[in-house]
Amino acid sequence: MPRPRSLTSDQLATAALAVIDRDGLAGLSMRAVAQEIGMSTMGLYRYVDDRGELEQLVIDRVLDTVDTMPPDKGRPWYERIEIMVERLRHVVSSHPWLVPLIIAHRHRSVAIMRWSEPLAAILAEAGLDGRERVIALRSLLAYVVGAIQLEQLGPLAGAGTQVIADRAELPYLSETARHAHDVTTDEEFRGGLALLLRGIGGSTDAR
Amino acid sequence: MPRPRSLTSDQLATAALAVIDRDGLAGLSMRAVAQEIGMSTMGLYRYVDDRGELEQLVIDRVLDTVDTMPPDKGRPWYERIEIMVERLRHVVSSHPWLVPLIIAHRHRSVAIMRWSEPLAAILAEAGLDGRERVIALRSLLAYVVGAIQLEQLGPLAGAGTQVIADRAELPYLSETARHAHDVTTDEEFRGGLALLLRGIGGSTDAR
DNA sequence: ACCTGAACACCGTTCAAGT
DNA sequence: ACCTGAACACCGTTCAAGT
Repeated sequence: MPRPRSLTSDQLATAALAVIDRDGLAGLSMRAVAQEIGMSTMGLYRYVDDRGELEQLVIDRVLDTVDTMPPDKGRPWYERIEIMVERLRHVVSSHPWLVPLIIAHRHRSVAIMRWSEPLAAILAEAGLDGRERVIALRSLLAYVVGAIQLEQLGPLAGAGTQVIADRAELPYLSETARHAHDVTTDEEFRGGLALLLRGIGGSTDAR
Repeated sequence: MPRPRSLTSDQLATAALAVIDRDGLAGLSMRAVAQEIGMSTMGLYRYVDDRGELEQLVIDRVLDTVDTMPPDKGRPWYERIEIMVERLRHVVSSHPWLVPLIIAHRHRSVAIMRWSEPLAAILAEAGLDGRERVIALRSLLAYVVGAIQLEQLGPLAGAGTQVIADRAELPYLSETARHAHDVTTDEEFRGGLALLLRGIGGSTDAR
């Protein structure tokens, strides 16, 4: 007579997230998650094939909280894209320790697909044809993925910027670094996005 | 009487690269590198403080091969930026297994700073002021970092794109995915970069 | 079917010792 | 000063066994 499963995937993801919140990504291990749940380590393998699948559960659980509702159609297309992008950024930024996991498992995440759907729709509406839409969508994804990492791993306001500012043998770069304090994290992210959106808009008459 | 050091940092980096080329990034360990060199594992700790420092040696060794010579000033600024960006992409793409390491250690790499110097100079020449230059430079870096990862981890021509194309509940996204085969890897990368550069150009009169 | 515990083959790193 | 080997505190995962 089969015993009922004592766990759901969601409980597993919640336990893993609790471990990460307490001990950081480095603290995530099959043993730690098992202990968090109060089960033997090997018991986890009833629910996931391997550690990678556990990681996927965690990032899906987080990315599922991103609002995928299409923004109000009364707004211009580029504002609507900005809204969608900021929603993703907000969720990722509130779990900075997960950034490496999200990057690694992003392309297997259904949540990211659902988030991308309104983006594709908005780009179509803006007048981009199939080819242009592929390039615009991928470049937006590239920018978002890269910018979030820059923000988390090498922030403009961090120590690295000061190091660069002091490098006399790199005059242009260090001069630029000295202007970094004029730009907030938000201004940096939105400023770069605005540049990309302006470029995208230039290829349509919907600008 | 002190014995002379038997190793240079460069030999260490070369050995680590040999391990990675043979067994992948997962095969990289202090023990494996020590064996490659023919030294005890702990001997490595005469040369690096920890594994992270070994990784930094490897990525510096690779990124040092990027050509940082400023491109011919006769060309328009956006073409010169494209040349610089393609040089970095070419080097990184020829060591795809290193991509996660490069991402993680990028902000500590002197080679990346030297590569960024001509970029900052070109942007200044294009007429961008300090604030604009900060945002343009960071957005270029974000795009490059993100796009290289997309290219390596979730290529447009890969299986993931077909999965998306078959998702009927995401009509716009799957319709867009069906146009993916019209776009080569190079066209995708350069297309996105061109969009960003057009956006940057729009904020100057040098366009 | 669900869960456990021992065991295997690994890690990075500390520490005491050898030349 | 340079290098070694044993040991410590971890990993993910396989496998045989228990209920």
